Parts: sequence; structure tokens; C-alpha cells
Amino acid sequence: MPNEPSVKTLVSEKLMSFLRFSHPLVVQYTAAISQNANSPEEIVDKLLEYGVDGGDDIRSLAADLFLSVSRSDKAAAKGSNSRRHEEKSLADLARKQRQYRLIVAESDGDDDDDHDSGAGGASSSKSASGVVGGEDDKKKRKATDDREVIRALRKKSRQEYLKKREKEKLQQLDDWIAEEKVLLEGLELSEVERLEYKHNKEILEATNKFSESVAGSDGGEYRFPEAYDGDGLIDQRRRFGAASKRDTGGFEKLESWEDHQLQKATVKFGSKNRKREADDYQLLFDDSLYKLEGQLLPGKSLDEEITQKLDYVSKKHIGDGRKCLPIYQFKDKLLQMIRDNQVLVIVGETGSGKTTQLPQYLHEAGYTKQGKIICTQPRRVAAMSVAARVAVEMGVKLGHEVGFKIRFEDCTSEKTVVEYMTDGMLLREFSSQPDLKNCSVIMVDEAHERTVSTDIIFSLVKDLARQRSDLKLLISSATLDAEKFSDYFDCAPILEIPGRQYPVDILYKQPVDEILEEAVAATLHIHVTQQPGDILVFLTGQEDIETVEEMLREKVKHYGSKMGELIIHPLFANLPTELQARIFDPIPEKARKVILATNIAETSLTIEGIRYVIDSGLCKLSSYSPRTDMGSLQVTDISKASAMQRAGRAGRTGPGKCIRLYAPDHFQNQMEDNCVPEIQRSDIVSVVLTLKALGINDFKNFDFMDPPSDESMIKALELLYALGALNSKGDLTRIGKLMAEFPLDPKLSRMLIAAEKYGCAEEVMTIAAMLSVDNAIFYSPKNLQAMAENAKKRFEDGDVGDHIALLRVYNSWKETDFSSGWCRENFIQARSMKRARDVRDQLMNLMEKAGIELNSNPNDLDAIKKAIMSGFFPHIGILQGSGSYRILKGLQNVQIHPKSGMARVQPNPRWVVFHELVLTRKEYMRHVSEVKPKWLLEIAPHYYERKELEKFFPRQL
DNA sequence: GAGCACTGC
Repeated sequence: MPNEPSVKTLVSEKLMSFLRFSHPLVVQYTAAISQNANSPEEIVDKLLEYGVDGGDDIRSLAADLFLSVSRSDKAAAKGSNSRRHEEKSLADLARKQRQYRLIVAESDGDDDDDHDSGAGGASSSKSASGVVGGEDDKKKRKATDDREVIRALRKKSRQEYLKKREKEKLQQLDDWIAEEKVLLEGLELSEVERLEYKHNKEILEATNKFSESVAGSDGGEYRFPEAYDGDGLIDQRRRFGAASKRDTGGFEKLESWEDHQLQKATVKFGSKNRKREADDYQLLFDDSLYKLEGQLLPGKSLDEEITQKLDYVSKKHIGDGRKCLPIYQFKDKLLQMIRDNQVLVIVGETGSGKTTQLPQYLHEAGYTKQGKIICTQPRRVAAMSVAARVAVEMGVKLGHEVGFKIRFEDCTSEKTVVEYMTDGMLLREFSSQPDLKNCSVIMVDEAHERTVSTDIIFSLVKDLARQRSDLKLLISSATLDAEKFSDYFDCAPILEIPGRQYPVDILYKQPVDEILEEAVAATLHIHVTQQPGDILVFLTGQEDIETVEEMLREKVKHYGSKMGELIIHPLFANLPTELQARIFDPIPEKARKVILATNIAETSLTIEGIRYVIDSGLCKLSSYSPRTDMGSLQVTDISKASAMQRAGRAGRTGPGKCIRLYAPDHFQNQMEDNCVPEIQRSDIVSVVLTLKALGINDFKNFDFMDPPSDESMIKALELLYALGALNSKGDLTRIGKLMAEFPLDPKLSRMLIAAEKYGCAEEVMTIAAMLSVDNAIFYSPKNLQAMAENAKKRFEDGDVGDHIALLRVYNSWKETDFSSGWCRENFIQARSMKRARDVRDQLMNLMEKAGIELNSNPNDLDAIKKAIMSGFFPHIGILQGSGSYRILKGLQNVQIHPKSGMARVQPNPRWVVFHELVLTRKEYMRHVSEVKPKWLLEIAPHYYERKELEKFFPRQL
């Protein structure tokens, strides 16, 4: 358990050196001490001891505080919910401090301290807390004395204040140089002036810099660095290490571009209304800290109630090798339990060593004599790095006894007995070898993440275990839902392994302002008041991250050297790898790192040295509606499990703190225990096809842990039937079997298979690859949007539609021999392009295997579109009078996405095929091409009737 | 004229 924080630890020395007692920060921490003080003198002594010297002010405020706190004790004792009361009284106290300062500032002495009327209250509060009566009277007398003292002190400080004020006014009339003097004095009210002085200077500097940079600009400041994380790299560090080495030149250039942007922003901000902004700034900073602290006070009872104690293993064990991992103590027990049970649920927090050690124990115990040990991971990088680590620990070469298998990369051999793979990969293995007879143990790691693949693996493996009594199953999960796994696997025993986790204090802050402003305030609060340690802030997405980054940079500029240096790093998946790598950069001593991250930091990336976490309580979550066939991405509350995971990130290297920007009540009552599993929020057509290919027909009784809705199931079956993958009996057809071979959405597979018939398999294969790498092909930086748009337009020339445009992008890239430079010039993401190339290569192999001829006819665009329609005939939009489109066989009205090249084609195309529907601000079709309605009758006569189509445009048929 | 959390085969 952490000790009660001393004032010294709370108020950094730096802060002490320039802040006077009246600063709200010091006021708040004084309030904290006064919680446990027996007299105003004790408070004063303690403060002096720590170097806070506020002169007479200190005494008067200490007395004031003491009385207020005593009174709040009383209130707390009365109330049924003591914590609530304590919070309330602290808020009152905070308000009072503010009043007090105002009173002093306005030199209005006749304001009577209504709160002081609680002198009698102080006595009852003390008896409530068990102090004997004699002392009680003493307190009472003291309180009355204190009241007199306060009056006297206030009068004195008023006079002093007026004196200072006069002086300041004079100084204000002086030149800026005179301000230096004020700076030295470090008085509270001169703070504004000091900042303004600093600010003015900054503006001057920034303006100069700006004109310089404009004069020296070569116009070519933009550069988009190469971003694809090559698959050959083993772990994160190596991955990033290589990434930053790879393209240093571009990186520096990008940096200077950023600086340049930053300067521009500053100039704009400063020259417009700097005076007002500076004032606001001062207020905002004080005020937000104020509110934050109102509930953040480290009072003891508050701590006990809301502090989550996470398991703790002494630090001295770290780094002592395998035997010092927490799991080691459980080795024998584990092996015993595995011997006795077929299925075992293992709960182990991060750092327990389960992923690396368990397979090794099993190997040592001889399980590999009967067959391989397979361990699944939800992520590629994890599978690779864990395998590499285990290979080192076992002293073998990676790919020999220990290997990994992920898409595009198989690093295993005949010898391999311990195999790490992604969960999707295991699913593929199932289709070629449904009984997995060469394997003796299957370990499903990170099961709590509940990816679609792990969910399916659960059912398959559960079934398999019944058939094969020699097969052992290990399901490893995080704490919260272990019982659910156990129940699912017929009450399998649960073994808990402690993690290597330090305690994390969890503090709540009910947001008052916008959540982003709260995040900024909380960050600064930690930075100014807390001991060293990096901060991790969880936000929803790129946009929020960039906003917060900008806000923080502005604030830091203003506080300058007063505050320790704050190094800010954004972190999200779409960020170029070079910039992601910066989170690992060493920082100067005394500086503090702030990482503004999305969910990527919750699971995928572990960052050392984080001691503070700020949790917005939000994330973006994708969802899919089978009824409208529409996907969307929405900001949602995270689950309790996620909240715990996020908090846990603060306790990896030492005891930490987590500030949650939501109320405890919200956590308790609003948040779900676990996030809705992915399988219930996504389109499951490919899941259904995969299962069909595995010979599973009875979906009604298929043992899903959480079954997808009937609606989405029916929708999926209907679509597969329409695509010709299933016959009228619901059995897989020849085409269906072929479709299941491709790692693509079934509509894309269908289109690919049809392409041979239209003589354009090469082209359609490229389009399929491009479409399967999301929407991350084109890149449009904010400041160069027009240029990016123009670059994109070149591929859309002739209004050929988005599909053909993608084909042209790929082919142009291929002509430049896959050049990254070309990507930069054309505002295209090299990372996505390389991924598309990998996908394309894989498709090509599969096509060859399937005996599909790779014919090519790049000039027959109609043929290409017909092939596309062979897979996407259910995705047809018809122009309505209003300019919106209606989905054939659907009811929604949608529009062409403004980013589509077809959006600006006039007149609007009447019939279009689209890749997908998305709900953002409106309902949009993404990736659109014009088609002819008569093709529909040619391609999908089983799906559309002539009559049906004639209703819309009779003449076109 | 809008905006893409994160994975995976």
C-alpha cells in the first residue's frame, strides 16, 4: 500500500520555488494536510517544513482551512455516505478558498465569513471523531481565537496587496524590461503579466521565424514517409529500430514540416487576440486544476475506497530469468492440473509469463512427443516476438523447434514442436486438417479479447476435445470473464497466476468541461504536481489526439521553463511507423513524456515507464447492422474490463495512478462488464462461409459462446445463396468451396472467380487486393488537401469509377517498380500499397492453385465492371430525383461518398455498383462505379426480375 | 464536401 503522499511529493520542488502560498495548487495541498492536522499551527509548521513560505497569508489561510475541514468532518459523520460528503465538503472547501482569494483581491473586508460560524461545529465534529470533551473546549476557544487572527491577517494582507498592486500598476506603465523585475518577485498577480511578457516575446520570435521560413521555403516541405511495417522484423523494438533507421532524411523533413505548422498556428493565435487569450489561459489553467483537485485530494479514506489494489510482486525478481517469473511458482501445480484435466482456464495478468513459459513447461514435460503445441495470438507482431523470445530461451533457432506462422509468413519446419500463430491462421489450418491430429496441446491466448477468430476456435476446439481425449486445451484470459470461459468449457477449472503488476491508484474526475479539455487539464495537473513518470492518455481517435496535442503544446509554450519540459507524442495505428517509434525515444532528464494514444496502447503496444494513465472512458467501436447492411464507427463507452486494462498500464514499472474522466457511478452503473464480442457487431458472411467449408451445417445448434443474431445469420445465408456459394438445400457448392479458399470477403471472392469468364482476372485480382486494404490508400494532409485531391483526380480521369481508379493506382505504382517516392508524390500511403501487393501475391498463388486462368484485358472496362458486379450485384444504387440513391432490394436512401470520384460527376450516374455502405454523418456508398442495368439481368437473373428493374428505368433495359 | 478505433486470413 502506498504511503500517504507528503506535500513535498505532491508539490514539486520546482513549483515551490516560484509559487507563493496563495497559488491555488498550494492552497489545495494545504487543504489536504489540514485533513489530518490538529491545529492551524500544525498546518503552518508542516508547510514551512516543506519550504512553502507564504508569510502571514499562510497563517490566516491555515486557520481558515482548519475550521472548514473540521466542519466538513462533522458533515461527514452525519451523512450515510461519508465519501460523498467528504467530496462535497472538499468541493465546498475549494469554493471557499476561491472566495477567500477574491476577498483579499477585492479588498472588501466586510464580507463576513459565514463559514466561520461553524466554530461550534468544530467541537461536535471532534467528538464525532472520538476526541474527548476537555480537548473539545480547547478546540472551541482556539477556533474563536483563530477567527480573530484571520480578520487581523486579512486586513494586513489587504494592505500588502494594495501596495503590491500599486507597484505593479506602475510597472505596467514601464517598458517590458521592468517586467523582469516582477518576474523575479514571483507574485501571484504578476503572473499574468509575466506570461504576457513571455507570450509577447514568443510572438516576436515566432513571427521572425515564420517570415524566415517562408522566405527560405522551397515549396517542397511536404513529405510522407514510408510507413509499412515490414513483416520480416521480429519484435516491436526491432521493428521500430529499423523503421527509424530506414528513412531518416524524410523523417527530419517531416519534423521540420511539423515545426513549421506549429509556428504558423502560434502566429495566428498570438496576433489575433493575444491579450484576451492570455487572460483566459490563466483562468483556464487555475480553474481546471481547481476542479480536478476537488476530487483528487489524496485524503486517506478517499484513497482506500477508490483505490484498486492490483497484485504486486517485488521488483527485485524482475530480470532474474525464467525462474523469477510469477508463473514459475505454479509450474508443478500447472502441470498437475493439465494432467488431470482436459481443459484448463488460466487467468494470468500481463507479465505473468504464461505465453512464453507454459508451452516450454509442456515441452519439457514431454507433451511434444505426442504432437505439436499450438499457441494462438490475436496479433501478428505478438506471434512473431513471442516465438522469437521462446526460441532464445530454449536455445534453438527460430523456425526449428520453435516457430511461428502468420499470414504471408510461415516460419516453421518439420522439426517445429512449439508453434505460435495468429488465431486467424489456426482457423485456416482447421480447414485443411479438421482434427488437428498432429497436435497435442492448443493454447488460446488472450481469449478475453474475443476476436471473431478466437470465438470460432472456441467452438471448434470444444468439439474437437470431445472427439480426442488426448488433446489438451488451455484457455488463457484476463480476470473478469474467466468464469464465463470456465462455464463454456463444461466447468473447466480456473487457475489464477499473479501478474507482475504494481498497485495503481484509481482516481475519478467527473468531467465538467469538454472531455478533451479535461484531458489537457489532467495532464498538466499530473505534470505539475506529481513525481516523475510518463503519462499515457487514452482518447478516441486521430482527430481528438491531434486536438489535444495542439492544446497541450500551446499551454506548454506559455508556461515555458516554469513547468518541466513536456514531450508530447501522438500514437495511433494510422500514424507512420517512424513517428510511432518516437514513443520509445529517450527523453532529457527532468522532462516528462506524454503519449496521446488510441486503443492501440491498450493491447497492441506496451510502453515502458508509464506511471500515470488518463482515461477518457471512451473508444471508437465499429458496428454493423445486418438489416441495412451498413457499417459504422461510433464513439462508445469502454467496458469495465477495458477500463481496468487501461489503468493497469500505469503499473508496469512501478506504482502508478490512473485518472478516470468519469464518475465512479458511471463506472459502476453505466459501463458494461465486457465489450460486446466482435462476432455480434460485424458482418458474418465470411464466418458462415468458413464454417460451411468446415462442414458445419447446423448453425442453430452450433455452440457459439455468444451467438450472432438470427438476423445476421439469415442475411449471411441469403447472400451466400445469391452468390451461388450455397445451393437450395444449403449445402456448399463447388463455387462456394472455391470462394472459401480465398482470404477475402465472399463478395470479393465471387467477383474474383467470375473474372476469368470476362477475361480480366489480373485486373480484378488487383482491384480485390486494393479493396481489401481498407480506405487507407489515399492520404490527404490538412494543409495540402487541394494538391492531394488533384493527384487523386488523375486516376479518376474519364469518370471511370472508383474501382478502375484503384486499378490505375496499383498499375502506376507497379510501373515505377513499387517506388515509395512515387507514393509520396501522389499522396498515396505506401504502407497500404505494400499490403495490397502482398495480398495480391497471395491471391495469385491461390488462383493458380485453383486452376483459374490469370487472363488480362486492361482496356475492356465494361468487362471488369461486369466481373465486379458478379460479386456485388446486391450492392446496386439507383438515382432518385432528389440526387440521393436508393438501394435495390433495400429501403435505404444513400448518397455517394464525397471522397468518391463519382460524387462530382455530372449528371449523376443513374445506376451504380458500390463496395460498401457506411454510416458517418450521413449514409454513404463507398467505392462507387457506374454500371448498366441490363448487366444485372445478364449477371444476376436469379436475383433481379426484369419487371422489378423496369419500374425504375424502363428504357435502359 | 467529409473524416478512418483495432485486428486478422
